[in-house]
Amino acid sequence: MIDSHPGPATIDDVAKAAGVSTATVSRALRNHPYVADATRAKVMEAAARLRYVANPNAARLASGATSTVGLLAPVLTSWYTSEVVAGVEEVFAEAGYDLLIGTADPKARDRMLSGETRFRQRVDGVILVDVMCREVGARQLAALDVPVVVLGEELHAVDSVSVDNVAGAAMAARHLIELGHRRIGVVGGHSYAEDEHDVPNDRTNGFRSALATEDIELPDASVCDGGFTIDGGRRAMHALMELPHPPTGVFAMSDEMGFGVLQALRERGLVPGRDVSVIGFDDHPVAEAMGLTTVRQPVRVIGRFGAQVLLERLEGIGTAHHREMPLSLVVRASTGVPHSAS
Amino acid sequence: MIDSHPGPATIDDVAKAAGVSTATVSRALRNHPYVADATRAKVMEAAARLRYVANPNAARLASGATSTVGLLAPVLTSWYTSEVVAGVEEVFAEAGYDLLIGTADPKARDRMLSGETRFRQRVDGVILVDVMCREVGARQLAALDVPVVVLGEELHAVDSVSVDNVAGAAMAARHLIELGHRRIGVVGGHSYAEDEHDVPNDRTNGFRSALATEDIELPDASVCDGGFTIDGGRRAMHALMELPHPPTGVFAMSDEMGFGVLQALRERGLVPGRDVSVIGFDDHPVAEAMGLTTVRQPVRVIGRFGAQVLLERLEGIGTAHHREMPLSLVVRASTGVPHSAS
DNA sequence: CTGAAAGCGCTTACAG
DNA sequence: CTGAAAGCGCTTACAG
Repeated sequence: MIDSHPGPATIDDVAKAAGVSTATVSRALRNHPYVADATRAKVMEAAARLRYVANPNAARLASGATSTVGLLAPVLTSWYTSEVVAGVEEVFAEAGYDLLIGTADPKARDRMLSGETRFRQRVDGVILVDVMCREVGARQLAALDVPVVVLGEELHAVDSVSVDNVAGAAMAARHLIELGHRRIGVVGGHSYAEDEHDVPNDRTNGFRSALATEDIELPDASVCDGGFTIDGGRRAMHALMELPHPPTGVFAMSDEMGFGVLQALRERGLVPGRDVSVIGFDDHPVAEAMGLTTVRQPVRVIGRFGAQVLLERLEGIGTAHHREMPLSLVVRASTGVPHSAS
Repeated sequence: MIDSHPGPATIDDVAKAAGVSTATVSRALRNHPYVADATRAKVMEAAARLRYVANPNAARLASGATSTVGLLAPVLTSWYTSEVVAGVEEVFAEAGYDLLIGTADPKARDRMLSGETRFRQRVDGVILVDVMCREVGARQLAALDVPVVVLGEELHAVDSVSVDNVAGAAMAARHLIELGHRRIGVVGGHSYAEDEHDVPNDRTNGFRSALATEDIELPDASVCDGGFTIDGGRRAMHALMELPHPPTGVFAMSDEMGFGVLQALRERGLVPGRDVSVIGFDDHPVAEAMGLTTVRQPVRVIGRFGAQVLLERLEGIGTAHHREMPLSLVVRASTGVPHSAS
């Protein structure tokens, strides 16, 4: 038992210590079948004693697998994204995969679609968060040599996980309608393309349709862009309040814009839920403290679920699929019966 | 120019295409000196044409470097941590390093200190965020075979980056004192050990000392644990308001606890800044929307700076050092002159 | 400035 | 069930 050479133990050290070949060590440690129980025990013991861990670079080079997955998102620091990433991380950490994270600026997105990404040769699979690919892009993704899962968009050429934004926005609309609101505004975001599916577009359309059911109009002037930021929401709300007939109820397409909306109300000396009702989207952890009514989406679960889908695909199970995660209404103090109706 | 074999191009393909040896390709592509300009140009051209990228696993195995750094933090999803991680990521992405992220639960922390971490053999360096190591732990870290940078704690055996929590809390105290507050409360967090440095302890002590300068007492009953969560802050604030002489000014040791404090005030029909003044710590993005006065710390910059320190150490520059990042007071609507004084 | 060759530490047919 | 040996795709002394 001479620990002759310096540095961490290698597979050769273990083989020598256990009196077997390196091939057997490799098999025993990775739970291959066809290793005698006694042999396996010897190997495990020696490995433990020498504190052996396989050098991942050598293992990956030899096997061709990277044991790494890549994740791309337009912005990594938003609450939404970090929550998704946390969910993805949980699953892959447990499965023994490393996670490589990158920002999906437009260039990175196009490189991804054409396979020229920096993930090339480095990952076994990819998760795309809110990177609008469209079915066209999805077909390009499907042609890559690694499986891809898209989060936040309904796609069919590759695996995808999303929520029903149309239905979620309709939930918000019905809540305001049921409280008695008729003059209604929206604080939204810029849409990629008016006639296609994306978050702002689906939420606007879902909201508008639900209002239409009750013969309530949503004039274009009552839809303001808040850029999905707090301050954007604040500005948009001020703009809405300057309309000749300001809304009594407002739907903010994200809680963060909703926080800005509440801020604007405070700046105007108005009380949310009494003077103006506000409903957000997400259920951001701060929404509860702000008393913001919202449409809750299970963000962490979306990340976890997406990771599981990719994991299955990495193991060669199943075929491309779309799955939908549930939304729910969370009523808090920021919505109430409008003045005119009370 | 026959692209004979399938799969991505290897260094051999490039060598053949450029009419040089693989050694030369390797040198040319990594900007080694002593490569003739003409040769380098040929190699670059061939590599570009074949869309060659070096297989990182092979490169790492051969060179012994991992080109990866590890980051460990107790909780990955807090705003503070994700902001630090974003800063670290920026720097290392640019420097061509991968970032491996892990949760520093107590076990992981001890494994890290003893070198038994899952980062072993996989990273060239480590960043620890808010993993209280103490000088004892720091000495263990210094003995590891990779450089370590600790964020959030002042240490001397290894590199560290932190803020002056004592001074920051004193800033908060002086602000309340100057407004005229005399009955003051604190919403804090559990301390690791009363007589050592850590965030809650330093902030409590700094706050208390600054009050003492003006002969203002801070009885233990006026310090409530909010566990650094929104809801904890809310509960703690309710408890403070049940005291026989409730405070007119409150210092919350984090903005998130501050949000809970504001929530509690709203639940009691009290107006922040008028009925009770509240000051937080961090400058969380929502703090502005909530009108929360706070002590700002440059979180993203802390991450970026810590990464740079590690980068220098990886290049063998400099010696262990502690650096302090600046704090500043941001006054908003949640603090004002107390009733009694107005 | 450049090349031939060894070696990094594993995995995996292949043969037994 | 086990071993000898080739090979994964690079990097890096060493020699020239």
